[in-house]
Amino acid sequence: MTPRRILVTAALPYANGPIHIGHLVEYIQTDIWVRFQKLQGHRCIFICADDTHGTAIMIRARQEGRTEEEIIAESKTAHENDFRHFDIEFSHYGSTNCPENKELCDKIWASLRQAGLVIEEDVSQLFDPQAGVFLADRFVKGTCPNCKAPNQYGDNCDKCGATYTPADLIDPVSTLSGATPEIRSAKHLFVQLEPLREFLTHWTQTSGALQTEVANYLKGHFLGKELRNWDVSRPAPYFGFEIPDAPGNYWYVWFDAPIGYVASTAQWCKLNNEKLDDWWRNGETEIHHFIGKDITYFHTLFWPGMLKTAGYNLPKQVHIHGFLTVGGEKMSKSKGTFVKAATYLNHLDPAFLRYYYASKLGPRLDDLDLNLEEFVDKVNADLVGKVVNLASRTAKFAQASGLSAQYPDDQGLFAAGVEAGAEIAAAYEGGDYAKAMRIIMELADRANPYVEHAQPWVLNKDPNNAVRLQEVCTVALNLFRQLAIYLAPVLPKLAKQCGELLNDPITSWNQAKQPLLGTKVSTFTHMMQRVKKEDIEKMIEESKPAETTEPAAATPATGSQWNDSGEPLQKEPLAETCTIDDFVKVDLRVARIIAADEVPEARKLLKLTVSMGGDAVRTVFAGIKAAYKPEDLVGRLVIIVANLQPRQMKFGLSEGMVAAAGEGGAEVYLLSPDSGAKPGQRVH
RNA sequence: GGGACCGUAGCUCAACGGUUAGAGCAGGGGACUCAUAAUCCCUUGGUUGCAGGUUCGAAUCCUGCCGGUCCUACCA
Repeated sequence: MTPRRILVTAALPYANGPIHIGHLVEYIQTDIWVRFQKLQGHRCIFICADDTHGTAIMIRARQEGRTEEEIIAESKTAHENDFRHFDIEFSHYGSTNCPENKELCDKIWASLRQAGLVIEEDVSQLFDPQAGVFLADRFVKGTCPNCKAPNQYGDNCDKCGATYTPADLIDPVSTLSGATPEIRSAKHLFVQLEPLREFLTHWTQTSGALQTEVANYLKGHFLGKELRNWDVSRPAPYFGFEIPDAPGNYWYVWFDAPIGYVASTAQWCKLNNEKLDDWWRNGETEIHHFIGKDITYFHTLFWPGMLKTAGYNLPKQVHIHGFLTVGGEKMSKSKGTFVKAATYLNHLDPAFLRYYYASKLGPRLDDLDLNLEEFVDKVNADLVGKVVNLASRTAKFAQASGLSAQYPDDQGLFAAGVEAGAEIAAAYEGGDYAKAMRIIMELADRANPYVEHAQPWVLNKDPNNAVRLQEVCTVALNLFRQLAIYLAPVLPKLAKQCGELLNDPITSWNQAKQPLLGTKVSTFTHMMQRVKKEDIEKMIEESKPAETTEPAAATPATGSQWNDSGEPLQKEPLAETCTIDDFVKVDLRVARIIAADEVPEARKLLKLTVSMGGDAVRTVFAGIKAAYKPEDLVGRLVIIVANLQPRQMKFGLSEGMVAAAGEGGAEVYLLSPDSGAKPGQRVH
């Protein structure tokens, strides 16, 4: 077999936040694939970097009174630490904010220019005169032009789902300064994709680089109509690279981020005396990108378009995975399921997460669910109970004798393991780790009964059985070693421990084909600790935001005692000052929910019938379906905006609005008056 | 509304159109005491979502329905 030359990337994590267990799905998945390729004897490098540019970093730097460089340096260190602790082993971990990246951006840009793909257009954008910056959609809030819901972001309304541009917002407010933004027109540079349609259609549909569902998705949603031009520039100020032939303009972060793959490779090349062109401009090299489904279109349309135009290798494959859910739900900070890598490490062995993810990952882009009970069962039963147990129960009997010089009869167990090797390898190669784990555990399930029937502990009692005892242990330990080799991409530590135990390091997949003979056996020490349910609970507890824990009843309230996070206010700054006259325009009333019904066709809505006393009964649709069950609502008092203009909705007329706090989705908290309030009373 | 995928034991998942639909975990019974309350043996558990169709033969292929997930659009 000729060794392949493979360059693998995982998506570049943004330098504005910590690594969490959702990110880790991707990095673990990718690391497993890379380790597998290396074990196969292929030349395989794993390239990644921090993604550093963009508005968010710039804003944060301002808020914290630091430079962007300080923030991204800090972030890079933290990310690299997290990855290292999870045994994610990059060949090189760079940063998009490096000279190599700037240089490559220049070159690729020049190619795009030369191909005539770059055009200029004026774009009207909201500008914050106080902060002196153009505002990305998420930094503008205002009233939805469609449904009049207040406090909506600049791109779409999470009350009504309408999409619009920030300029459409009524009474827009900059979330940076609170100032009223003004519309300013600025020149933007666009890359035309339409001229690349034929190439992109061909590449996405026939190259085999994409999962079929992805190819279908692109065909249906993008390639079926005219491809829109891609806005790749942002006017100053912007943290990024200035565009050489358009001073005062910077490349949009998504332009230079994927180029960071190449730049980081360039850095690796310098450190390792390699040529960049061997890796990015050589048909022999396979490029594999691992990404999440949220960034599909950057990697399957823009990126190949850029590579093609600039004369670089196209990806051989883009491996796209789904999102992580925990217990079947989106990760949630308040539920403590938004677990940071560093928090996980305080409580659990990273090997467990690697194995658990491996056991759930398939080649599709389905979401992956982390079920905490299943996590405990799987890790304890499979890894500790089956695999490690093989060594744990036999190693000490073989310490004196070492392994036999000849491999004894084992009823074909080792040979069966050899045979399964090809199928396991194919599963790893195809990204079907779940299948690989299944086959490996089937092998493990056959190994323990062998030990049981051979009864080494009985043999050990009579010195006359020494030879037989050595044989039994030789079989058991070789079966263990075979499993450790097959699991090595997932559990590199276990492979290392196995190598130490049997005094022969695991370096190649092919080692699984021949039994290890005649080596010494070291003293056995535990290779993994069982997971305790309490560890998980503690981890979840630590992941919950420090907030209103039940105050001790007797202690007087002081401002600092509750330790409430400043995050909600930061996320949604105060609106502009309003006068008492403004306020009295809004008629808030106490109302009783007298009926609550599902609206089957609606995803978010419940239909509430509320009474303000007497005959004053209203129908109100409220986007609280994910947070409340209808039966729990009937009878309770709420606060409604009673004089809101009625709104015709698909499901009926909504005659008001129920007041609630929270981020939306399942995080919605209805307001209630204290007891004593009566339906119909106004809130002053 | 459009699209993709899925529905198999309590749970997680297997099963080239071909014996009696199988594993692991969980449950029940027993055994062992080398091993981290680990392990081994036996065992309960299924109208393969429902209804049709194609076929000598369907979990598998086709159609419809029901239910779920994701994407996309719309609606407040």
